[in-house]
Amino acid sequence: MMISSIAELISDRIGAMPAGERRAAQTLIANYPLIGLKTVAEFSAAAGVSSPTILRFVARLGFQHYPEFQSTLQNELAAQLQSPASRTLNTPSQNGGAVSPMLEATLDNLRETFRHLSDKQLADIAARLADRRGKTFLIGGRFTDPLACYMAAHLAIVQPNVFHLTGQESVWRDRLIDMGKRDVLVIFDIRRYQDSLVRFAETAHQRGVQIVLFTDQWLSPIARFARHVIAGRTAVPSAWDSSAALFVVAETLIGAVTRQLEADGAKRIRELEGLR
Amino acid sequence: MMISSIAELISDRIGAMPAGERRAAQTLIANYPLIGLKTVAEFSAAAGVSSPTILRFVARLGFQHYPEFQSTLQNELAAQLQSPASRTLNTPSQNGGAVSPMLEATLDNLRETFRHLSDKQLADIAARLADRRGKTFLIGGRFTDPLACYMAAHLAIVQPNVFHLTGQESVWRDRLIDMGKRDVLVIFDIRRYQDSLVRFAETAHQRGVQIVLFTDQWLSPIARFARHVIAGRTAVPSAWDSSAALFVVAETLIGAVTRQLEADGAKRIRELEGLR
DNA sequence: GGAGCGCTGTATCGTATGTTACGTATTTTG
DNA sequence: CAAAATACGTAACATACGATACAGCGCTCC
Repeated sequence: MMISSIAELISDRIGAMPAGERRAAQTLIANYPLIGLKTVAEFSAAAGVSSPTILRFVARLGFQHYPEFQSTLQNELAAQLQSPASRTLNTPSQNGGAVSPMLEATLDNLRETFRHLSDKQLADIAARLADRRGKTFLIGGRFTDPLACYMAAHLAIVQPNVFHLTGQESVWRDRLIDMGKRDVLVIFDIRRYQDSLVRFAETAHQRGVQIVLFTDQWLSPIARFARHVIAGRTAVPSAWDSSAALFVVAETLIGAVTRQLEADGAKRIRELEGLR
Repeated sequence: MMISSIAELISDRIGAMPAGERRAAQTLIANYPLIGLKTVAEFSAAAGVSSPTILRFVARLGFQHYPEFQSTLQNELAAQLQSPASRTLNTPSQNGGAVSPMLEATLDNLRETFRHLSDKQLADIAARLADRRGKTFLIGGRFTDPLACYMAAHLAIVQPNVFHLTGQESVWRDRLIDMGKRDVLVIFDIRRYQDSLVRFAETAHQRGVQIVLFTDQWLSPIARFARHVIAGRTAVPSAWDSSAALFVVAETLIGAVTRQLEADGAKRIRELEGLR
């Protein structure tokens, strides 16, 4: 039999437990898994047994230390929380059609990403991007540079001084000389994080440039220098990570910035139309 | 304002935090709430700051001790776990403002787009793209070229002869000479449809090139030449159209192609790793 | 350019926590 | 029914964890 969760492990062995440990097991199952994350003292009090009984209980489950037991519980929780997809797999009845698992994962990623993103954060970033006293630079990594490109293409229409840094490293590295405190640098960087980008971000940060970072949930090292960090979920059933969540956040920001610059932007757009 | 979760509390105050504490906040949000349940040492290591910074961070959130902060997180988790419904109910309250419509619209667009897209269609296109007897060309319009670039970056890794047509029109127009019956041309074109792309597609079609078209629900005129048409929903409450649906379809195809070329692709990827 | 303030990390400290030894109670077995 | 074995709790112990004092540093504002 495949034991995948501590709960299963318990129900598997609860029959072979002495009375005290069984009470521990039952209280853990009843408030699974929260009691297990608290201290031994609290756990024992909730179960109405002594602390050593709790320790003997986790030892019987095969753990060396109590912290080890707690870590396992936490990882279990992490798996549940971070990939809501697993829940939909557990309850396969919701939408009968054989829809693409890729789509399902992406929808979850989007919801999760935005759940961790407040309106205020987005508004702050949009305000920063719409601030026309400084310049805006955008750059991305190997797979994410198209996102930078996409965002730049839109932003450049509603305001001046938007630059997509592309091409050879030596080229965009030298653009650092144009960057100062009033400027914003938008960086896209997901695993595997690129050294060149990190170095670039560090230097820019030292020059006082405000960095807006689009990254994955494991946070690029650039987060250390960033003024604003957007952490998107990237996990999908594929050999590649998905940048869809970051893409949608980018579109959302594009929309917000455009709205803020509406008055001036409309004028610009009319001028642009005239140029064709 | 009603603060009901620590996540809200953080996003409310993150703007007024010094750099180190902000990094703590960002890592907590990115792996919410699991990092917060671990020890101060682990939390600080994950955030790349020192332990006192973590303690100052939780103090700023209004907690007296670190354990008090952890208890609050645990209770939050308990509430979520015991009634999964509350989880979805929390969602609108957390970002019920101006952002949600954008996300909601995008989610709808994704569902609608895939609803009109059969597994078989996707499989057919993937098979066509994975066919290595011919070359694959990708090109996009003004705002969609980044999508072509994104797709090309991935496809070029798992197979040879993938070319992203970019730069000046005269440059890629001349590449027509390399295209024949066994080749595939992937075109991204949404409103306002670009004449240059339409002409390009027509000529390619006359040369017998297989065209895969990514367009919006109103169908670019290129559709009449295309072997496969993917019509994505693009309507969002913004001044711009959304390419998110097309982006996700592209990612799905990338995944499918990769899976088909798994055997050879793995070898290629190993070779590529060796080149670094 | 200098003085003051605020932020951050290092090192130290006290304590809460997990752990263990041992004695008592309870059950099991011949 | 007696004797042994197992189970359980009390109490002492050691560790590791959170908390704090302090010094260095960068930043801002005169």
